[in-house]
Amino acid sequence: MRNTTIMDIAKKLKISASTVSRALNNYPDINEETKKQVKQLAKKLNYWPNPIARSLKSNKTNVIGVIVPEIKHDFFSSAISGIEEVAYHSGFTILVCQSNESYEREVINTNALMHQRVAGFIVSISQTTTNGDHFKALIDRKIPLVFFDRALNKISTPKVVIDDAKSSCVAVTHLIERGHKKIAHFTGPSAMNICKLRFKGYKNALKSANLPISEELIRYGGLQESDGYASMDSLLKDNLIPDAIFAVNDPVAIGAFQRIKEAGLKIPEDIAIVGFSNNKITSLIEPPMTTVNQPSFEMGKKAAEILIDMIEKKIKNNQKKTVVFEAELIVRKST
Amino acid sequence: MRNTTIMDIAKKLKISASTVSRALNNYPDINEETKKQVKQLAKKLNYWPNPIARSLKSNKTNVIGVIVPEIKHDFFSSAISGIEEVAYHSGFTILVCQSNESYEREVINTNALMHQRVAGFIVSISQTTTNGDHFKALIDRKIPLVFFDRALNKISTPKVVIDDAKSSCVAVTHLIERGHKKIAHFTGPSAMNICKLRFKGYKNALKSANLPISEELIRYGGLQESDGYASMDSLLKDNLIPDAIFAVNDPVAIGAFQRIKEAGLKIPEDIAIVGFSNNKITSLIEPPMTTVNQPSFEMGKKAAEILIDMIEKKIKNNQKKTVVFEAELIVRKST
DNA sequence: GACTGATGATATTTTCAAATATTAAATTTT
DNA sequence: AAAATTTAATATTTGAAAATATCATCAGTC
Repeated sequence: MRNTTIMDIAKKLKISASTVSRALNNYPDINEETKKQVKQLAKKLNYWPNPIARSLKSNKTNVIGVIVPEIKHDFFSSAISGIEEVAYHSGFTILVCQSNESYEREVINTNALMHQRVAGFIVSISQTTTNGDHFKALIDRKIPLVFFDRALNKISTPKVVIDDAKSSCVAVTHLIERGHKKIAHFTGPSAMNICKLRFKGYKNALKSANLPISEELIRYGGLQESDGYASMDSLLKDNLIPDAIFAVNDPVAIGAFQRIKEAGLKIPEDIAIVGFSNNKITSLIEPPMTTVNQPSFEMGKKAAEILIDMIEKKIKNNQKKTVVFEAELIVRKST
Repeated sequence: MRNTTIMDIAKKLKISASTVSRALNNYPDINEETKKQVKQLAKKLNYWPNPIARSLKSNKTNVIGVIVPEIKHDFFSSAISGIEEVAYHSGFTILVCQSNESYEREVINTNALMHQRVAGFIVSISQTTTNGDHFKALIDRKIPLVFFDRALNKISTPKVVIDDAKSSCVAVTHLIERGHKKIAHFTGPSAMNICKLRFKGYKNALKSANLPISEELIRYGGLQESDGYASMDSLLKDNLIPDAIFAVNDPVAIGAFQRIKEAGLKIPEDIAIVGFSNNKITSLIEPPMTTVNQPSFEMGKKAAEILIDMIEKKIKNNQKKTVVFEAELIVRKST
């Protein structure tokens, strides 16, 4: 079964293809009667304009490119849900790629989507990305780009983030208020903005409370569960048992959590722990973990809204606003 | 910055566009020297064929359409991860839509992707889908379609599933072996194949053990956490406390789990519980829950492999094979 | 040596479907 | 009847690829 084209309608009505096109697009220079006939027949033949032909002419599509480190990660899949939700209601579809935390793959994906002429990009960068040339290329070509959560600071484009420094400071201050003094921090790649800012928040909280910042209580690693596990392990090996831990994100906190349990230490009695992101699991483990809630679904929605405004030129490209979402400390039993 | 086209290269080398095209596509009737020149210049100018123009001519794309009920659901996001992984390595990208468990939206998504000329579909149907006309339309148009997990039986196309009846039977038999006799079942929409089959497995296990199937211990609901919570609630209100529960999936089990805890009953001493899907949370709650592991990532990969084989005509369309994955009972402390 | 046929190399035209700019015809107004 | 207006046809554009056309050159034949 072939798809109906503008020509099929034209032939049947013995008029030209352009008249059909103009009738369907409600041009004022087409007779009302002709328009009616065209529209009727189009409906009857189940006509749908070929988006590919349209895209070839206009050099753009109704597709939004989304690149995230890992689709199956709680935070990202729920942000993608939010993006899809908004995109769907604006007539866009989403092309989703994962970088697998690899810079190279992120570049390849960016280029592939660019060549597919996606109307715009929503990106959360990989752990290993520091170079932003592939994003600069998009901006040079005036292709709208919005970062969410993990953004590249030097690229001047709208960003949807949370106030990492502030909410980290709130989280660590909460630990201090609970009476903890020897607070460790497990951070991620120092090139990543969110890591830098959460680290900064940690230091600010300690400073405000006149507590010393001791380098030996800070462990540098990645963003996965295994990294948290390893960091806790190294603290134990160094015989440095903190009375609280602030982890850069939930997976890292969960990893530390497991290692603490394995060591026979009690949470929160021996070591209190705070994560970051409010992954679903944090509320279901024993004890449920204190964490910072990032409204992932809403962040995805907001990023999509901004991008679509940019695509539809409702926002000037040079209006590089950053939307900061409120992150909320959720106090549970691990602190 | 405009994209380089075949014409740009042709003009610079003072040859025709078709020569460039044929040179790049390694046609035998082009002089080696010409080919070399063309390829060099193409590389220098960063030439990339416009996939939209290509698609217009060929009437197909390098895009795979994926429709799932909810992207953020553990099982689906991890299956999508698997699909993307395979697609990426075969040069495909994935367009992801969610039906939000709505039949209408599933139909709209199917049509939208069809009009976008996706090369094929990977679908897990919504809870409310019983009519399969939108899928028949795809098959009529010879567009490859693969179902995974939630399939529509009457549509004759490859399916990637697990043996729901068998693994449910194994799960319930496990409960019986633990000495439980009054085993309740929380099922989902009866029109859904997976629900029917899991229900069947439940009944088979009871029959084999000569246990009665009592209708009052069977609760009908949806597939969400709230449904499990409600089902458990209704059992309690009816004053029917089973000694074990087999839930159609993990969210439903988790919902029941919460209600049981709220009722002050102990797991597994008072009520044992088995879920289905091995969602990540099941291993992290207290007590960790016995469940059936569905290899979601692998199922996604397999579905993508089959689809790509169909797209590339390595499989005849009428070879409607069903791939049944082994699901494995994971015994934890809730039973 | 002129002619035929084959082959090699490249050019031209058409195709895909829609949108749009230009042109032309028909109709109405002055 | 000329000018203005309405309406719709024709031609072009988008980029790549395929079908077809052109034009040498060379081998072989009479």
